[in-house]
Amino acid sequence: MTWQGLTDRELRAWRTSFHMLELLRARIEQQLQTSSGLSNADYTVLALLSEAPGGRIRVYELGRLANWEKSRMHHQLNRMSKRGLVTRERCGSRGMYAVITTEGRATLKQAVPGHVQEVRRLFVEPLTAEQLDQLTGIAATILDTLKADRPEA
Amino acid sequence: MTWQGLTDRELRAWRTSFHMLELLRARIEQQLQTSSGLSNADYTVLALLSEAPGGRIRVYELGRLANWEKSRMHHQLNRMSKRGLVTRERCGSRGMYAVITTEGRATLKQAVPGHVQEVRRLFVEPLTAEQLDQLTGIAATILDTLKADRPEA
DNA sequence: TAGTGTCAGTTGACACATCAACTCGAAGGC
DNA sequence: GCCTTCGAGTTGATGTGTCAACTGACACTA
Repeated sequence: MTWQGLTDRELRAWRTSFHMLELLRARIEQQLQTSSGLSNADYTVLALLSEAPGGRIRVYELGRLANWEKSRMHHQLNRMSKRGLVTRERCGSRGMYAVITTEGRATLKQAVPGHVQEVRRLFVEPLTAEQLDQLTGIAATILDTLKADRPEA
Repeated sequence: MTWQGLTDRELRAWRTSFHMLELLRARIEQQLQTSSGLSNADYTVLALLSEAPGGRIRVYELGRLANWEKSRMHHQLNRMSKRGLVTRERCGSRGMYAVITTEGRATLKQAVPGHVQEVRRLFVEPLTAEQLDQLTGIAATILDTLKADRPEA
C-alpha cells in the first residue's frame, strides 16, 4: 500500500480520528439501544420534535435540521410511527408535519439522563476543558470546509 | 429538553464534533463510491488484505484488525466475493482465509489516489499542523477511555 | 468416552442509509 | 387555458450494521 500524498503523521491523525468516531458512535448507540430501545436516529428525531412548539415540525424542515436526505427521514418516520413514537399530520395540500406522541415524549424523557451521562463519561470527562475547546474549533473548521465545498450540505 | 449534566459548551462540543464526523464520513464515502464503486467498508478490507503477505488474512484476524464483529465481516466478505473483489479459502479444518483477488487489487489501486486526495483536501488541509496533532491526541485519549471501559473492544 | 466449554464461522431477521424514480400540487410564463 | 418547472413527499431496490441463534471442530476432563 502506498500512501503518496499523506505523511505518516497525517495518516495516523485520520485513521485514529476515524476509528474513534466509529467506536464512540457504536458505544453511544448501544447504550441508548439497551437502556431505551432507541437508536441514535430515533433519539435525534425525538429530541428535535420535543423542542419544537406543539411537538411538531414540517418534515422537510426536520430533514434540514438533522441534515438528512428526505427519503432517509421518510423511512425513519415510517419506522417510528409503526412503534407509536411519532405521527404524521397533513399540513395544507402538499405538506406534512411530523408530530411527537405522548409515548414518544415519555420514551425520550426516560432516555435522556442515561444518554447524557454516557456522553459525559465517554466524551467530555476524558478531555481537558482546553481540549474540548480545541476540538470544537477543529470540528467547526472542517464543517466550514465541507459546507464551502458543497454549499447545500 | 433539559440537558442536566452537560454545560452549553460541552453540549456544543459534542454536537459539533459528532455532526462534523458524520458529514466527513459521508463525504469520504461518497467520493469513494462514485469514483470507484467502493464503500468505506470495502476499502478497509481491501487495504488490509493488500498489505498482508499473499494478500490473505484469517477471517477472525481481519475482524480483529478492523475492529469488526465477526458477522459483520462475514456479510461484508459475502458481498465482496459476489463482486469478485475477494475470495475465501479453507485454512485447516475449521479456519478460513480471506484473499484479495487480482480484480480487488486493481480496484483498490485505482481508488487510492482519489481517496487520499479527498482525505487531504477535507481533513488535513483545513487544519494547522498543531491542530492535527491536538486532534490525534484527543482521539487517542477517547479511544483509550473506550477500550478501558470495555476492554475487549 | 460421554459431557462440557470454547471458538471460528454461518445464518436469518431486522434496523439503518442511499440512490433513483416516481406522484402530485403549486407557481410562473406564454 | 396550457405547459413547464419545481419542491415535498413517497416508494422500492440495494447495501450496510447488529443481534441472537446455530454449526462443527477442537480441547479438556471426569
